[in-house]
Amino acid sequence: MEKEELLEVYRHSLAHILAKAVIEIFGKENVQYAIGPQIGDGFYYDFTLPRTVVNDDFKTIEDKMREIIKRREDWRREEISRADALKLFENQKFKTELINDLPEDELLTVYYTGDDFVDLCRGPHVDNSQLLMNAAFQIKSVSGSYWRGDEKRDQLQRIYVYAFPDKKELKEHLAMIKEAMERDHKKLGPQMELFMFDETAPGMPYWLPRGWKMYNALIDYWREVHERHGYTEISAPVLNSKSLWETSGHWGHYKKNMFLVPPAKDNPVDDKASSLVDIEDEDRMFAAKPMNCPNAIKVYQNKQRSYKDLPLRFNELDVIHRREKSGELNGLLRVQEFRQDDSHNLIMQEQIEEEIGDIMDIAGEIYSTFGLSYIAELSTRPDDYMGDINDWNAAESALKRILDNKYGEGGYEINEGDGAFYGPKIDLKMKDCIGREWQMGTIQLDYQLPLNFDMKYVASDSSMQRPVMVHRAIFGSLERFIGIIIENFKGSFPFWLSPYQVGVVPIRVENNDYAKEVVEICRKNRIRVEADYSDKNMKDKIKTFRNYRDPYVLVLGNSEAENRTVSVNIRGNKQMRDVPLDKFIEICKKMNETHCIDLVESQE
RNA sequence: GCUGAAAUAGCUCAGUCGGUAGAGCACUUCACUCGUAAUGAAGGGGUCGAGGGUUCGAGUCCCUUUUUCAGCUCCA
Repeated sequence: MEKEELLEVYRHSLAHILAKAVIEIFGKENVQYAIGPQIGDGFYYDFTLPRTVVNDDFKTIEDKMREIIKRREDWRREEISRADALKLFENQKFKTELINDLPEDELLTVYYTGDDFVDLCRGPHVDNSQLLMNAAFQIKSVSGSYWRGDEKRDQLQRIYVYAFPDKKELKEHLAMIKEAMERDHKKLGPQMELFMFDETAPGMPYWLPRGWKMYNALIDYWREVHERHGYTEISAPVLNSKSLWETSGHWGHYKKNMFLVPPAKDNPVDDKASSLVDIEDEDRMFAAKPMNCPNAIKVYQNKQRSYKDLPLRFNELDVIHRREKSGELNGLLRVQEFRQDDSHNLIMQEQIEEEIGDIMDIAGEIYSTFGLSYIAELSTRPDDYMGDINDWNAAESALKRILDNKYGEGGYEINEGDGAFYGPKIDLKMKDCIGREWQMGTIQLDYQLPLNFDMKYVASDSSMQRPVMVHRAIFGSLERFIGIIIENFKGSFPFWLSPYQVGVVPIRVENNDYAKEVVEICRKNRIRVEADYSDKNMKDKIKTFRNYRDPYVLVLGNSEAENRTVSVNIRGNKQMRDVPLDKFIEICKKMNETHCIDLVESQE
């Protein structure tokens, strides 16, 4: 058996064992069991139970599972009729629903584990529980879930279990989880003084001095790349009145995700806060922008545009706000106030291929700077599309041509019918260094907004034509992207991105003069430098900068001052002794120019 | 929003049966003047997330609420 198949059989079979164990513990009449599929690192099973499962139950359940496995029961597969299946599961409402939803001609199979437990399942499974004796499993967690993923339906208890063919693999997996936890940006970020949150602004990050240095380094780089590709940058209001959002369609489709600002009453009766605003006066309501597109359109319409002006590319980094349901916030990965590296490019239909190709080039360049690999995902026309089908077809085939050229056929994924109603899109998914996937970049064609806003340009035959709008982001949300790279680099950022790049430690206060000189020269060369001139033990000073993960810590004493050199502690325990100051500056400048990932570790 | 968990000093955490809050690190001061990740001593720092309740007495028990975390749903 192939390894993948084996894993699948183990996990599927263990899911049955879990269900059997839960039933034996809580009593058959008290348990409704739903489905138990396998997932990336094991499987889960959804139940309704008479009470909530708590962590103390984990061992009881695991022990029961082991006990069941030790019974060495035979597994028996049976094909049965729909009627028999319905009878067999007559008290199991989820199973009944599943059976009823299967197509008429579907062959139903059930699996018996011993004589007293049966589950509706396609299989395959082990022949006897004995084969599971070596399997390594551990309950991961229990959490709420919804029947069929629908928040309006029954809420179930989902028991997650890690499961692997043997103990070694389970152990490796648990080590990987631990590694991921150590990388957690929610811990590292505040620790390194990059950002913080406050109760009064849920999901709205405060960028601390160190974090803001990094944020700006990221933006500087991003601007430099876009400058080369003919992008301009604008900034626009954060608040717009309702009428703009009506035109854009957000008022209709997105209102529940927007932060609304009600108008002040013209003549407040007293100064009580409740009487100052008029929440009934919806027409005079303002809303914080959840997206930049409508304002980019306003800028486009600021003057008459000719076909000679296109493509026009408006980058915009303003903060946007999106209200999220409370439980959905998650560190920097899911926030309510953030910035997108958003551009709205206005182009002619026949420019699609070239424009998208250029955007893909930008994405490739930027992602490779972070050492992130990525895969493109094309989403095509949905059933409820809007606009001209000929435009759609032309756009989709243009996108396919670009992707075929760039990645080869099959070198990207296609989600048929998953595009937005206003146009097809390409999403860019990245993989970080411990194999987790993140959707970041997105390139979306939009035929709808240009129509809603009646956008025009003067064509070569002097007719009025409608441009196509491309929404695109490379990082996606800067906040989320920074969260991801904190974890990807475990806080040890490439030189060019580090909040401070060089920490300066004079050994004794009498070395402060030379230290200050070194700091001055660094600053002149646009190297972000910090120094500790205090009368502390040099070890303390080194430790502080190391904890901040400064790439280089310079130790400066009498000998360095005399020879105009620096002694460099490289992040990660290596050293470079007696580097001439000029040479060191040159190394740093080069790393800032090339945006290389690894630190230079020798003078060569 | 739903299910479950958590919130105590700047950080990590202890606090038993309800009896006036504790450690380590960090910080401040003093001593040491140091050549590469923890020198010594002393000191300051807390409405125990917020609001209500029970009680002679609440960090501890009950209710409400806010925020955060693990998931679900949703999403960049």
